[in-house]
Amino acid sequence: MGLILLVDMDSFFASCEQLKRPELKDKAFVVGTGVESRKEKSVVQTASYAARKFGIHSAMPFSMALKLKPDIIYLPSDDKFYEQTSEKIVGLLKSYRMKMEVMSIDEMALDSGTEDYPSARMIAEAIKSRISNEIGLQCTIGISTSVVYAKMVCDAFKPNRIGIVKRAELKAFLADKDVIEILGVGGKTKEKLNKMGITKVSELAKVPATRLVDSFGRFGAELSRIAKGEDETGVVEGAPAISIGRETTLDKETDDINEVAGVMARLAKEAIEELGKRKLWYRNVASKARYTDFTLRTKARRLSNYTDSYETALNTSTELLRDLLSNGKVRKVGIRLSEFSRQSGQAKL
DNA sequence: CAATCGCTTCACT
DNA sequence: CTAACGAGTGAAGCGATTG
Repeated sequence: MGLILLVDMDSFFASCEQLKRPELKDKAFVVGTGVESRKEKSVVQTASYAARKFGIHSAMPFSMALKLKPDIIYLPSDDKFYEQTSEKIVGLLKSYRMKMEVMSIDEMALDSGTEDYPSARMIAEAIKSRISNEIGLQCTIGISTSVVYAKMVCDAFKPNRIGIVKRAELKAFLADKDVIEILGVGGKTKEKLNKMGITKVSELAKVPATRLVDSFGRFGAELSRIAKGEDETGVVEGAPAISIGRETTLDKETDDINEVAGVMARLAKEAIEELGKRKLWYRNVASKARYTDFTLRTKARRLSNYTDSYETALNTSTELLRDLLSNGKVRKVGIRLSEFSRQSGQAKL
């Protein structure tokens, strides 16, 4: 494994919108989930940099963004366009013929194949200028000895820069970081660590690995390695999907299966389309419901055979949802397909 | 008692 | 000042069940 380059697009969705509408440049706006008419019930997916100055950020309810900046511009998410743009970027990166992992719609990890820092920097500079010239977007590239560290370097250098942290500098780089900055550590894990008296990565490094394994299982061992600068997570090419799902919030809360039939049909159709793109068959269908009190429940069924049938997906998910609706009114419904087989028949996972 | 099932929790964006 | 605000996608974790 060579040095890892982690390419992360800067405020990707917002920047895509600026590509479509250059007049948005320097404007404070957000790209939110859901259509314009339902923006009060939506969440910020990406805030433009001008909007971030007001404290607006991803995952923030749009209602709160409005309080921070009453004249903030709202744009509904144009997923198709972001997807197309992402594919262009992936295509551009593929031309470098390095091992690549598409981590998400706006994030790709590359194995440079070289241990030489100046060489890695030159590659990163070339990539960065090509993305700028050919796509018209800015990105940040983090370079380090593993995917996890490259990601953390990328975050530290955002936006619009190339950051390098060499093996010898890793300890110092990690030491003063808060544990929340570790890839895979979210709010819950941070709280648990804090209760153990651990706030900084340097403190995490001093805790015996066995203690972390006791509290966090497999992830505990990984946490320990990361904290000590010993992580060696490499680029995994083309990791297969484990599940494909679609969900949406309803216009009106209901416990009537007939009122959500149309919505389920659309979700099932979209999920099956995605499945078809990846040439997969499924054997498990799950339905999901978020109730008015915000509790979440799912119900799943395994089929006797692999299939790519839309009707089976719709009929099964509707049946499962009917069950979920007997518990009360719901605000959101979803479908998820899993347990895949490549194309037809009996092939094992 | 390990594998599997059905479901919940967690981490991102 | 704390609680409330609250979309969508995906993987991992976990307790109960089972062969």
